[in-house]
Amino acid sequence: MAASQRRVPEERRQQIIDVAKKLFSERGYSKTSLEAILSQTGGSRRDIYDFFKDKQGLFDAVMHDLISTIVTGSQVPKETEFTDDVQSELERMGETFLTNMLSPIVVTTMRQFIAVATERQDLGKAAYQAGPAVLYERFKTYLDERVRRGDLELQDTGTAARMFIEMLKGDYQTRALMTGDSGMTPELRKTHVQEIVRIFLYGALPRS
Amino acid sequence: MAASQRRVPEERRQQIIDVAKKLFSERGYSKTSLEAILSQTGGSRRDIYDFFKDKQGLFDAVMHDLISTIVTGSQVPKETEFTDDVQSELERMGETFLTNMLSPIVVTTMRQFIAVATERQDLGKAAYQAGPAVLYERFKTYLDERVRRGDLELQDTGTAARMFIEMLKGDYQTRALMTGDSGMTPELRKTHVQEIVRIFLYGALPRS
DNA sequence: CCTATATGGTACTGAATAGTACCAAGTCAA
DNA sequence: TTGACTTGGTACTATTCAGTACCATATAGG
Repeated sequence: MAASQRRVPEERRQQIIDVAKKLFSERGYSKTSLEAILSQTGGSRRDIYDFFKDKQGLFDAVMHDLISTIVTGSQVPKETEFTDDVQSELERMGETFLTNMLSPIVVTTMRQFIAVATERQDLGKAAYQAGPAVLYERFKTYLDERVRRGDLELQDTGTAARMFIEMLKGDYQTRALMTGDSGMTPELRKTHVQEIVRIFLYGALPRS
Repeated sequence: MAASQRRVPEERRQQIIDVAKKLFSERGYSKTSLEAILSQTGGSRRDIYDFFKDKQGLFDAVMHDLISTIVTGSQVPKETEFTDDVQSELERMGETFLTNMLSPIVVTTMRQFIAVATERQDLGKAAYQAGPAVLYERFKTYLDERVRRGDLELQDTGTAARMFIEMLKGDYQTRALMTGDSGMTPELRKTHVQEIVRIFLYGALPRS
């Protein structure tokens, strides 16, 4: 009764999403024609309309796919080793954070959400919840544990987490978003992170 | 010989730019037809083509107009009173910074530049130079003077200026850009700024 | 009043493209 | 093999809109 599928629909669907994702981010929504997408996926125009209803629906699917990508590959180290060397730990996490935040994929993704934020606040909100909000929360959890262990003294770990991350970003993210070049280099990143950690600890370490 | 102008061309030009600026920011470039612009300015299509060559030229003119707006109304207090109360001074400046950075006009403008950054890095670079870069520089100058007077001890005023401003922004700007709502309230702003200034000074004040 | 110039307004054209219809070819079950 | 269904591919339609041409009107100078 149920017609057997000649192809796995999920594969096809995902392939369209992947190509569309690439083209939307390169050229923008309006400048990406369905022709352009189909020329890379092969297949018929009807695939798009069957799967996504219309172009707007495809766009939605792409954006939601991006959101789940953010969540899945989530830029935040979930586990840390809790060594005795808090400073090195923070530096390592800081480098990871910063590298991820300035990576082309993250920058491009953020740009997309910001670009459509006026018209689609729902997408922006979902992306913020899946991205930055998770980042803050995870780091806060880490700080909470450190405080519990007595390695750090912080009155408000939530605020401290945000400060640390914001200082870490510095203006590099803004530059990346606006100019396409964060101006970051591996060497610069290393010294920058060290400086931030120093400042952060200088205020956060228990006076001894 | 020189034909007298029935209207001042500059006025007309600026009027078109203003209307286009509004519509571009509301609907985006592609979704704004020249019809829509002309229906608000009156006059002929030819005005646009005479002044700006084509739609792309109009867009460029709008973006450059935005850049000079940023510079002119520049969000940074140029003069400060240099009272004895550094803390209050920083708090006042901080509130001004933050209010401006989260104002609809600034958020919308940043969005526009970020949205086109992929294709028009030149615009993004110019906007960054006219906006954030100036902000950092002005605040650095202020800190330099404070250090010279011995009110603050800072090894690197440039870094300190960026940190202060970044901490000030917190994630409010990101939220504003992505979700359209920074979540900021006057009360929250006041306590937030106070907290930031406290942290900043706690690390920057000379030990006495 | 009359001519030249500038400008408001409109009509037209050509190109791009979203969305639909349809056909042809391939695949699976019986 | 056959028939039902699926899918690749193309042709077509309708709409939007940038860019151009043109007409009509108004103003200034003589």
